[in-house]
Amino acid sequence: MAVEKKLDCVILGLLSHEELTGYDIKKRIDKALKYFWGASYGSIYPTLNGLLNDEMVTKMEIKENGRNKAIYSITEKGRTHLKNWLDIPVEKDEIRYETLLKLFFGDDIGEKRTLEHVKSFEMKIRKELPCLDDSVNVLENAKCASEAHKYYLLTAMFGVKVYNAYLEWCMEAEKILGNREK
Amino acid sequence: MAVEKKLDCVILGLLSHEELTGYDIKKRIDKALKYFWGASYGSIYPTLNGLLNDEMVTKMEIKENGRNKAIYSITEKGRTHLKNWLDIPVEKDEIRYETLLKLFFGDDIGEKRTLEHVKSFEMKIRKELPCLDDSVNVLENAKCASEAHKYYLLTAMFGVKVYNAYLEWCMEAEKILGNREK
DNA sequence: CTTACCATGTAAGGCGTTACATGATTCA
DNA sequence: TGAATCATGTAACGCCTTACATGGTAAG
Repeated sequence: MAVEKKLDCVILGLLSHEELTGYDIKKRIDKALKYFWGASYGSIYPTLNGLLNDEMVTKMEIKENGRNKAIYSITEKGRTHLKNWLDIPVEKDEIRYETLLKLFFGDDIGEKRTLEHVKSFEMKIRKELPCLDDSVNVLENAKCASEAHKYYLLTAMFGVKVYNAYLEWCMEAEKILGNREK
Repeated sequence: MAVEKKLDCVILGLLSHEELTGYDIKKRIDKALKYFWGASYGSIYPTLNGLLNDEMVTKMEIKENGRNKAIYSITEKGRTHLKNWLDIPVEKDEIRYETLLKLFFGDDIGEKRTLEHVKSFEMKIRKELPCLDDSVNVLENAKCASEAHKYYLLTAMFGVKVYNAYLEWCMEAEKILGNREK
């Protein structure tokens, strides 16, 4: 209880706006949070059970189109827990760039191979950037939006900013690594 | 063996340039890699034992100034392992920004508190940026440097680029969150 | 003399991933 | 009819952090 489990808070945060199934939660995370957070089913379902046990959420089992669903809702206790966590300072941001690790030791494989790592990083970013740009556009033009939109916009803007910085760095790195293509 | 344990490779990477104690390894990580990787003693020492067991490193116990030290060196097998890992494509970069999480759910605590989270993020970055700038300067001016310097420079440049993007974003976010200070 | 740093390690426990297992529905 | 998507979960296992435990040296 002392140290806050992050996934608890992510799920409570999502449930604070709408009722969701475990499956929906995964989708929300993969869509809106993917640029700074991730989670697998193997962690989501057990976490939901834990939250249910702690009475942070309630579970409603229904049958829809012949499919069994478990819809979760946040309780008052859950809202309190979420707010408490939101209120305390950030403990730690964690980044682990395997790409950078391979770059750091690049001397051991040479420029050519290192350049390929940079290129593949670049491609990944270029592929994801349009989605982020879209998010920003959608959120900026949603006039009638709820207050919460403002905060979604902030995180999307962060993604755009950082991804563009990545790309700028890629260009410089490729120059230094003697890229002769294009 | 199939999936490569990253810390194995980090340690082998560091040992590929110089002999080090576990304590030194921690220092190297905290200094040069801290912007994109971290490790604690609780993971370093057991990992070193594992590497010793797999004959990736050798251990030499000496007494220096009355202090017991264990100095590790990389073996040929270790070098091969490292190169193999460096050679394969990056599996996954992992980022987990707790700050962004708190931002995303900012609606639940309001603009003022959210703004404080952004400010504290900004401060942390501003405090670390000068070290990164220094690294870049030192590495750029090290004319007689080894080939490896080029790769260290690339990672330091990455840090500078990204940290500056963070700061730009902070400025925008603070404006949106109605910062009235200064 | 006491604080900081050097130096090594273990134990408990948390958190999370991957792979597996199952089964229904929708759409082409 | 087969692939994709909806939907829920478990089990094994890996990796890491924190806290604990210990003890020496250097510097003020």
